[in-house]
Amino acid sequence: MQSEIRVPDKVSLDNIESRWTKIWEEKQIYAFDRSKDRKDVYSIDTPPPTVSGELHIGHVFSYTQTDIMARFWRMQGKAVFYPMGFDDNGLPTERRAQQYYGIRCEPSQPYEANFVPPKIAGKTTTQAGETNEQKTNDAPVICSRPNFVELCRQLTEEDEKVFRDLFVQLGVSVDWSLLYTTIGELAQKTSQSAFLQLAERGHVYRKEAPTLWDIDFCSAIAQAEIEDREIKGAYYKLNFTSTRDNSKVVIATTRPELLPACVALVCDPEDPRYRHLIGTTVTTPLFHVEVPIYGHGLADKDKGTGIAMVCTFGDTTDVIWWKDLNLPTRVIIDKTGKLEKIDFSKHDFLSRNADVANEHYSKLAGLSIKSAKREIVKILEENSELVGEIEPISHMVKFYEKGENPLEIISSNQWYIKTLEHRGDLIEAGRRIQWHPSFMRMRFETWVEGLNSDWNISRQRYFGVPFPVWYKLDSGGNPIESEPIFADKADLPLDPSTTCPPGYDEHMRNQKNGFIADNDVMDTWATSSLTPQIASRWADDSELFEKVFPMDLRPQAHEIIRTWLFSTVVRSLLHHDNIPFSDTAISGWILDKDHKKLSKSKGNAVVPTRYIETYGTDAVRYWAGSARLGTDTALDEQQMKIGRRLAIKLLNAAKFVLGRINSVDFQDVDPGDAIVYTPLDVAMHYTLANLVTEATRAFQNYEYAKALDLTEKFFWNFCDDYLELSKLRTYETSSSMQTLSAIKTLEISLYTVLKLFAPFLPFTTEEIWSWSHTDSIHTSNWPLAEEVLADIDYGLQSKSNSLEQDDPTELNQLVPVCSLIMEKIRKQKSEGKLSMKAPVKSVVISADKKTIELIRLAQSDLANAGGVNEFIYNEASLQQLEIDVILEADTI
RNA sequence: GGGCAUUUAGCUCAGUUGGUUAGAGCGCAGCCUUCACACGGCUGAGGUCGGAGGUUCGAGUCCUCUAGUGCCCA
Repeated sequence: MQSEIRVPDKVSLDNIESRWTKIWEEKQIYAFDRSKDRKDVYSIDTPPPTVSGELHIGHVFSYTQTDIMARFWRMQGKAVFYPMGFDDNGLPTERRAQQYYGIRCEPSQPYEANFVPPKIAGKTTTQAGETNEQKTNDAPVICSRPNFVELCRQLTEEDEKVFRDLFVQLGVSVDWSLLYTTIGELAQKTSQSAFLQLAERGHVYRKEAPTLWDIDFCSAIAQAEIEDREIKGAYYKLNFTSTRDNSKVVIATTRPELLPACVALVCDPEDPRYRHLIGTTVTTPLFHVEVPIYGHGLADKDKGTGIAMVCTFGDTTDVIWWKDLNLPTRVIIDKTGKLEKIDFSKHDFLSRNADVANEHYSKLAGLSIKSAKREIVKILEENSELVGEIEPISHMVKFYEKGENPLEIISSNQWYIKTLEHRGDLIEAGRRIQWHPSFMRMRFETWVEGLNSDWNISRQRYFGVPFPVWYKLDSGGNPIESEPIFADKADLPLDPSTTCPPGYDEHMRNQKNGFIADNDVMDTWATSSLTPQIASRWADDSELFEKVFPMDLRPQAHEIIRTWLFSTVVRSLLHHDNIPFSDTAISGWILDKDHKKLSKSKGNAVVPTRYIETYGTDAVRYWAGSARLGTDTALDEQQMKIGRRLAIKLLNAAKFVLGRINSVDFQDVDPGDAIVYTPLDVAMHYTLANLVTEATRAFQNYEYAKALDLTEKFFWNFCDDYLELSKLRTYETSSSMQTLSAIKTLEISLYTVLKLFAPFLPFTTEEIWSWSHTDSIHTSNWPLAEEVLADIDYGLQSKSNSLEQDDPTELNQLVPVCSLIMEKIRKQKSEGKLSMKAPVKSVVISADKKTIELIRLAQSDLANAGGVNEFIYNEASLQQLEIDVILEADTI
């Protein structure tokens, strides 16, 4: 809504962030309008940031990019569904709470109503709960699971405030009423009911199987959370003894501590060195357990000595051998990574010399894996069972991405979502999604093709969404895992440790013939994979769900394609037989000046608010908006300075233009009359319309950085040339048609450019817009090329000019030609070390007839802007335009 | 080991379907205190596009090989 123009005397970027965020909040301009039809909705599946993590400049970068697109679609007239979520469930929060409060969770402990943690933010607390500066290194205090969860929730609330403040300060145009958290009730209800639906449909199963296991977190880990790390290790060569002829068989292993868990040896069936041993047995050194030798294609004859020991379980290959060869299970490592007690005189571990075996093993039982390795090497050496030198190597070992010790493989009961059998459908779904940039789809496909196990979704942790499941206990009090009791959907969300299964009483809990709760929680990705369903309230608002699902856009970083994007596609496929979003925008990373990834551990991470405070939000947004999707970008303060300069330039140009509009009275003119008719002004409109077309197309193709670049180039040329060319005309008598034409052109150019910049520089553009409008620029309409051209009446001029035709496209060279002439004039003055005001005696132009005619159309503006006395034209059939500028000073 | 991406001025990056003397900003140098802008403006000097070969009338832009860098997967 246009209003009286009021331009401040002194324009400034100071404090515009706080002023406008407040007004936007009050006026609710980013509120989602659910009355719109589906086709008029643009929905965004915002990534919920991990709030227990560090606030990172990367957040600023990628969330700004999404916001830029959101603002574009809003101005396109879409009802933008733009929620924010906070990912607070899971391990990162647990870890942070442990450190922050100095606690450790022990599920067997009872709840303590007035529990005061020993620390708050690392400082010790008094009995009254006040903090004390004195630091302590005391061991963590043990607390119950409900106390632990309570403290985790308290902490995430504080963390979320910090994140929210940053996003508000950044001008991210989310509708905060749509906020969800991954530990919140809605997320729990959605995750649990989705789990039950998968169970109904047979897409999940529970199974005891060897699972990748983190010994520090005491939890199973999924394939997607694993990374390979190269670590130093060594080959130890061990002597096995043939039971046939007492000959020695030497195997090489990196894990001698697993020798007690050895169940077989394997070699390449074609290997002439060992082929004859297949089918025979050997005894293990120290423990004298008899194990068979098998041939198997996966045995690598070039690795070590070419024959390997199979242990349950040393690595994933062991699992394959164990499965393929139907080997027995000898478990020696417990869930915390310590060696269990074992008796070599009994069943599984039966030794030919149990006393000796037990004596050796007594030195190992109870040790950690690392200590056990040192110890067993010592014993092997003492008993001369270590052959040759220890050969140091470095090799790839699987780690939990957040873990510090190599993963072990431990057999346990877990819930799995079937993914392997859907591989083809998943790839097909990936192809139905539009990827920006498109090559990122490859990451998804290689990941799906490389899947080797179903998705393990249960974690032996505390702060997460519980499974809505119990198990019957048999007469011996043992859980019957094969017969889970599922909760009633109407009762969700629930915690099975405090809620009874249907048909049971609380007193039957943990009793023989009673029931026991499933104590695990869901993998955090099992919840995050449902962000489209959570945000759109699939669980309780089907009308909203229909309106926003599948989402239009999933923005995210590329390193979580295999986790978040993949798992979201899995869930959407299994629950809705559909893709979860039509487009995905993959943002790049922030790198430091040396092109290293920014991270806290490398010490090069930076607090983002510092940049916002130094350069202003719009300047920081400008930096983020200049980076294309999928491209890693250097953290460049210089780029922010440029953004700030652009914002200031906009303020000043606007101040001038609005000042000129104020100086004339458009009431004198019939609004129905087209008043843009001067050739230069008409040409300017065509250039502007072209900009609108190209910038819009770029936005539609998710190339916002290109739109910014185009707009910025236009704006700078507009200021350098058109503003100067038309300036004198705008100072002429107010009712002159020529003056009105120029001012109208300035006005349309300004408002158009403002709108094109609005997604990038929401604060600056809103500030300027408010000088002449009562509504927000962010809810105004995106400019249309036709609209830009609507006020033109070129016929008015063409009747009196010398161009033969009325065709205004003849003019499309006028703006660049004028720019060229202005440039030459400025150059001449600059080289003559003169002020830009210095008069020019003459400008001599040699060109073809048509170009000369074109230039004549803008001659008076050129004369005005350049201070030119006369133009001299030399008509020639030149390929190129030649311009000579002769200064008054030259003649002296 | 397989794959994806990237390599353009000192730096950070644009270069659309191959087409006239390769663009921008920063930095650097010089000039200008101009009535929108000194939290500024203008002007200028810098690249032959990682390397080699090929297709073509014509390639930074397509093809092959090769080197460096980053990432994904095994």
